[in-house]
Amino acid sequence: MAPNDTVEKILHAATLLFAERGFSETSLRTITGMAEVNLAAVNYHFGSKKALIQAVFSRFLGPMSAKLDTALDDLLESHAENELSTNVLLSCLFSVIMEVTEEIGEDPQRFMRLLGLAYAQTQEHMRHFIVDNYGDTYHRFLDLLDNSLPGLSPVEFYWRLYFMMGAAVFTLSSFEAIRSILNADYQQDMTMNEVVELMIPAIGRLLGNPGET
Amino acid sequence: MAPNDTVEKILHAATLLFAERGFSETSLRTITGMAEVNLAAVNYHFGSKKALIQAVFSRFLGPMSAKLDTALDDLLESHAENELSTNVLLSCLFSVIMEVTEEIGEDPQRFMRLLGLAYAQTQEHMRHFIVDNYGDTYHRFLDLLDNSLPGLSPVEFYWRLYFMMGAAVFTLSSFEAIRSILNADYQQDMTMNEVVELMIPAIGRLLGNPGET
DNA sequence: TGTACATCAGTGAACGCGCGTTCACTGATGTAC
DNA sequence: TGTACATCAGTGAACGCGCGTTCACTGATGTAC
Repeated sequence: MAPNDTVEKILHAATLLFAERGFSETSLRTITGMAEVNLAAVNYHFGSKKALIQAVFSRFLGPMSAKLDTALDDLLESHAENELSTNVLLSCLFSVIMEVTEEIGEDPQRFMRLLGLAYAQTQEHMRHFIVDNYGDTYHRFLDLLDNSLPGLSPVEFYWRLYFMMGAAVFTLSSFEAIRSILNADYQQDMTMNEVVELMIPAIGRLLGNPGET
Repeated sequence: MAPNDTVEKILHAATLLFAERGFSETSLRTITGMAEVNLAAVNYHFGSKKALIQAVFSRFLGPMSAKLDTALDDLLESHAENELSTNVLLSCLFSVIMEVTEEIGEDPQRFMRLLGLAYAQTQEHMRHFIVDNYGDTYHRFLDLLDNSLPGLSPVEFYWRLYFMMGAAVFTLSSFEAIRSILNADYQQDMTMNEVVELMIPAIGRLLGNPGET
């Protein structure tokens, strides 16, 4: 197939296994075994296990920051900057995540789990990696979100932002496990999209949006 | 000193190192090195690394569930059950966490980090461990919290509960890292207690409490 | 009171295993003259 | 058109290392008769 079929096979298996077990808990032998690829291929193509982990993230975050940028452009064409509501911005972000994961051919849950694992392990590393590589889009989004919440002091906004990230990343990164408990206890099933729709108004209220109850 | 000085030294070092680096990333050699104790002592006293991890959690969760139980008794003596507000219940929970960590002589941040790491890695394992060992207190608290939020459907309550746990566990488990970014960007400092006081009304709103903005 | 035995906390050294990484090598494809 | 060389993806086997766990052993304290 494509000249770098091997690279893609490794990235796919690594995404799947890292999301399922964690980074330290997944060995290169398990990854290359699942990808049906030689063990040495990881170090040949990526250089090290650490570099493979970064490549797994870049595969998602590159397209996402590009797509979020043009989505924000579109929104700003049809709305004045201070007309953009909190919930519209959050919806926009989640749509981008859903679209890009589908384009790449990975489950959005797996991406959220990777995010959750990375954040839990090393808050600072992760933030540096994102700010260094995708800082422009990241800050642009945060500024728009801040503007959608008038009358909030910078420090209040700062903390509520982390409350929000916690609620979203934590819930969606464990989505599969939480969903199966829901199934067992309430005999009810929900998709990630349905949960995101429950979540957006809830974290809107969390951020300070009066909103609906 | 006490006959089981060694056990306590191991538990303390393990708490500290697991919280700092993660479970897989911390070796028994590092733990016994810091505790100034023989390598074989971990397997002698606890049986395995896995059992040590469980013991580290039980050291916190045992006293916490006992103390939360009596604290809820006290609240129910002075208030009718349906007079207990969401925010009072949340304050009660956080007070218990702060008190018990102080009694044990561990930093509350370290306990929150352990919780965060455990939840991120294995949502289901962790929930089973808690429900199996401390299920009565756990469900009692959730029922009271549910009652403090009238008019919420079970499924809505269910999901908002996870949003809440995410906001709280994620933020407090990375408290040190988030605080240092605050320091750098806004030249302002905050204690965990101050952040908890910001957080309680915010997650009260998240849960559906109309509350103040 | 004295002796034999049991219990228990702790130790030092070794065990086998799986890990990430390295290295010499292969074979196919492309490029220069 | 033919030949020599370079590049590149990939491979098989081995490297040394750190890991959790085990085991035979020690030495102090407690118990039975």
